[in-house]
Amino acid sequence: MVTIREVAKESGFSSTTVSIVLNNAPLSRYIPTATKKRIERAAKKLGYRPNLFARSLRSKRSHTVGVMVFDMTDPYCTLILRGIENSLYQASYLPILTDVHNERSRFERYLEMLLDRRVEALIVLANWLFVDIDVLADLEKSSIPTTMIGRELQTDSISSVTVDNEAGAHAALEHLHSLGHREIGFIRGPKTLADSAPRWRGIRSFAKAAGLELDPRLILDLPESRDPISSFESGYKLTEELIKQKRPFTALLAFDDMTAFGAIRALAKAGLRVPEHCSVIGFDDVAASSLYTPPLTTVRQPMEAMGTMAVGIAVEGINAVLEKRKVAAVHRKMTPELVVRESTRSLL
Amino acid sequence: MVTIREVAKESGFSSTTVSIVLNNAPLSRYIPTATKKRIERAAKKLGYRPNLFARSLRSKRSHTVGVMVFDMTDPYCTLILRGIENSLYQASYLPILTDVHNERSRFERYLEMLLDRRVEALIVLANWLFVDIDVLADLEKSSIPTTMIGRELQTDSISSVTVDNEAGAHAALEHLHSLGHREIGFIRGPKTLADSAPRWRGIRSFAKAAGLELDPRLILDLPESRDPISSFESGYKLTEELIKQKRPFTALLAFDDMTAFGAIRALAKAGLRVPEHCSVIGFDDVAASSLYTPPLTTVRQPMEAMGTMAVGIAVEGINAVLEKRKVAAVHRKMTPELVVRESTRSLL
DNA sequence: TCCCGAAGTTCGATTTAAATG
DNA sequence: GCATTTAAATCGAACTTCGGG
Repeated sequence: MVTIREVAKESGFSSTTVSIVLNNAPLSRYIPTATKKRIERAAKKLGYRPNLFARSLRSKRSHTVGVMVFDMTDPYCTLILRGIENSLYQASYLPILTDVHNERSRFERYLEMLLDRRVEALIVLANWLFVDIDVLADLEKSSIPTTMIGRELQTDSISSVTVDNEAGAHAALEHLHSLGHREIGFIRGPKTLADSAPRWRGIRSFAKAAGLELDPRLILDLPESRDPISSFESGYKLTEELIKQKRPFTALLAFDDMTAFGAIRALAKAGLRVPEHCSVIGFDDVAASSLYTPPLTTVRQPMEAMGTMAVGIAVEGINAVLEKRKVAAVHRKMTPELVVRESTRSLL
Repeated sequence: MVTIREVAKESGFSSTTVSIVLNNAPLSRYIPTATKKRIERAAKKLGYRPNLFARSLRSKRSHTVGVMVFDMTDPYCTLILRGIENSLYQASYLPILTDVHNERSRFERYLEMLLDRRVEALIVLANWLFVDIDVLADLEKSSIPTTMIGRELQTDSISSVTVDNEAGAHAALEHLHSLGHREIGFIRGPKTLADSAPRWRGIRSFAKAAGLELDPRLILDLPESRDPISSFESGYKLTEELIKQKRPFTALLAFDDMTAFGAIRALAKAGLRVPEHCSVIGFDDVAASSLYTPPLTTVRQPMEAMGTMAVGIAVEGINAVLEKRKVAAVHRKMTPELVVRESTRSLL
């Protein structure tokens, strides 16, 4: 590897001057163009690339951001990761990606590894995460800018990016209602999952405003589970139960897309076609939703934008610590969007 | 941040001794247990964590592996990435994840960034990559152990992990044939995609062996495109054409799962149910396949295992350069597995 | 005082060579 | 020579200080 000293020798200047020129440091104002040219030529000729270890040792900067995902195989992650990657690229940071597998020990080990590497910020993709106050505590004392995607929090040391679950669920029910559906089944999220409550609030608020009765016998809850695919299986089972009950319903509002897929499968098994016999709506707009047969009507989380937003907050946080500014945590709630496809139909 | 010198002061020994003890270096054999104890206690008391920049500067090691994906949103990636992440974790390496977006300039920039950071190995996930000999050249001259997943290559400086496409396609057709299907539609991969040819070979070889005639009018090709989702759309369109032709077929062998999803949609649109009116088989076993309605019969690539395998090769490569051994590139071809679900049915 | 450039120190850990009893 | 410990050199870049014109 060629060092700055070799460039110095080759160009005939000292390594100081080389450093100043190549970094375009403030002092380089004074250095004549001829000198700069010679140095740059020498650097290029030798194929000089600064040693980032040395640079980081001195500058205490890693130009790296730690990304922690709770479960990569959750389809919800993909687009968010894409958004993160893309924005980080633009800002010239590189991501170290870690997948916590929903395990606390793994979380701790990874957090330690990332901190040891002096990542300049942390972005945590808390998908399908069940309340765990300790994790937050660990994060808070890490003392680097941290942004959490997917969980609303009240801390003011950790920023967050979430969807407006309430508005989304509200819109979903409104859609079904506007199509003429009155007897609607609901599969709610697991009680301990952070998203569950606000979504249900959105549903109740619309129902109340529209004077719609919610039949408690048509309301089922997803069981708690650490595995995102389980919401597919549970969606399947709960829908089977719903059908067995023989209480008529013309539409089903599922907690998320995976649940909706499970529901559609159960419906199909029972000889019920979607949307002819029953409309189904999901939440998230996972990649598979538009590919499904029928294409799934759902409430889209602006996932790529959420990733981008998280990076924006992270970079702002990094700049703040560089300039020794204090910044308060930011809490952004993104607006979801109803995507009408073919799994819902009008009764009118 | 607490440094080794502070630990030295606290424990009453020199930083040399502290370093030796904490790293369990060879010389630590001579150091009495009492000394070790005191040093370890001091380190723990102060919460000492070695500065990895300094350590890397000396040791020239980063304990980091660069992972380059050509398109993260391709569902094919997810499980492979999971396999990579998991194995890297076990080996105490951290991945830097980059997504090249199928753009050559982005590839080059990222490669440079990774090399600057002295990643100790490179794993390239060449999904949906169209031949580009220059990329290979760039990789070859990088002089760090490189493993490519998803592309068979003949180079002996770059290792590779691929599926046995030929065997997989062979098995797919065999499955259809064993179910009694004789009039079969085929949607082949784009001509320029590396996987296309071997899969077709597998099909022809089975057809020949079984004495099955392939009707050229039922054989269509996916157009070239940089976008993996396009295979869904093309699958849809080509299947429409197939249907319009009015040549009867009882089964459809799609290039991959995405194509199969598109085909199923087109079939449904035309009022043809899967598998009642037409069986469909895919390739890959993407996450969505088991969730689909109907669940898709397909040929599974052992994706997680492929990720694991790639990391194994990478780590072996790293160890080789550490010990100044020469290792030849390794080329592993993994065996795919037929997964029979409900999108195919027997005619017998 | 302004411009240009160099010598020397620093970042924090590892390692070599060497000094003790 | 052996067990035990350490001073000093090193890794490569960046910054502080200083000197000459």
